[in-house]
Amino acid sequence: MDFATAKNKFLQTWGALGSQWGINKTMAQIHALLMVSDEAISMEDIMQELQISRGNASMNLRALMDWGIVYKENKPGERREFFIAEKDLDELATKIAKERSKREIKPALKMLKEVSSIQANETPAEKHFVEQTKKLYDFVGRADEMIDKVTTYKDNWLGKLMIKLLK
Amino acid sequence: MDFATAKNKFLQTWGALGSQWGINKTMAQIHALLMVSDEAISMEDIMQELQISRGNASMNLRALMDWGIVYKENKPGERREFFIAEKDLDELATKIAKERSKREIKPALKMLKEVSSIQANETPAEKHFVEQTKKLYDFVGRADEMIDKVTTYKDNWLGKLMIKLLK
DNA sequence: AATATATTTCAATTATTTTTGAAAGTTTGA
DNA sequence: TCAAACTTTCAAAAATAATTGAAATATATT
Repeated sequence: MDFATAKNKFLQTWGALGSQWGINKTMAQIHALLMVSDEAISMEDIMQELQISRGNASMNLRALMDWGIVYKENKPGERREFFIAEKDLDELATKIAKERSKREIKPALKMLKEVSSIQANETPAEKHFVEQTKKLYDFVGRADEMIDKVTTYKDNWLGKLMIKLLK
Repeated sequence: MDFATAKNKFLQTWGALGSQWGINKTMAQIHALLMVSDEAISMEDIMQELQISRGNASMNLRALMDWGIVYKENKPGERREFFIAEKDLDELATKIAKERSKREIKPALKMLKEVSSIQANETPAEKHFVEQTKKLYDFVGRADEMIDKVTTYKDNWLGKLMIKLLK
């Protein structure tokens, strides 16, 4: 397999994988492209390489920067902007985990707390509902705490965690 | 908040959450409904409660059974089928993790192995591509191993893991 | 200040995914 | 074997999400 084919395969597969996890294809692909690029890339080049429109590129680059996993880089003497990706994978995973926690898990916890706090009268259906949503609240809460714990380790938390698990 | 409102809020929020993680709304909602139900439910009742069509209910119930997190239950003397959800949350998380590993992570690893194995000639771009995809392969591989390790613990792995992390 | 270059915004379009509903299929029991 | 009860399938429709492209906005240069 040659370089062009391999790169293309990587970009395609990563885009599809993103979709399966609720991340839009282009966003995943731009990130993937920046990840495997040895230098900062201009918007023009991103559009070119992924065959996407200016608007699409602009919007998804903003989204990636909002996630904190892509940065602007200004080249001296260059008018236009260049982009680079966070390339440290521990850092990347940490940021994604934190954002997903903030955007999705925290609100879910809030809801679970609310609905599990209803005044349950005696019907078995209501009792079971409260019981289950409480359990869910505990479980999700613990999972979220774990994310927090693990991602404040900073350096190579995944490796360190693996070692702990082996003991 | 009364029971009906709480239940509805739970079903709605859970459905939306599912979407954000690449699981279709109805599938997430059916699962949520079964999770908080104290008894097995018929397809008719699911359609009724979630206001969905027969086809939709049938297809998503099959998908949930394929994931191994919903089962059929036959009531004696009843012609139609009833459904129940896996209610143990450790078991649920384990099954979801295993399925996602099998369906998504393993294929991604296969691709990463392929594309990182190209004969890299001397251009910095190619060298960097190989380097990054190799790192990605290692990282994803370790994450996948961790999932495997953690989910074979069986009982209350999340709690046990939390304890380990605190030490 | 005027012009050129670059980026963002967003209504309209296009693509994708989900849902419907009716026909076909299956199972049970009379 | 027939018919009633129930489930699955799948082409068409609807809903949702992503993308385009051109006008508006912003920024730098002369």
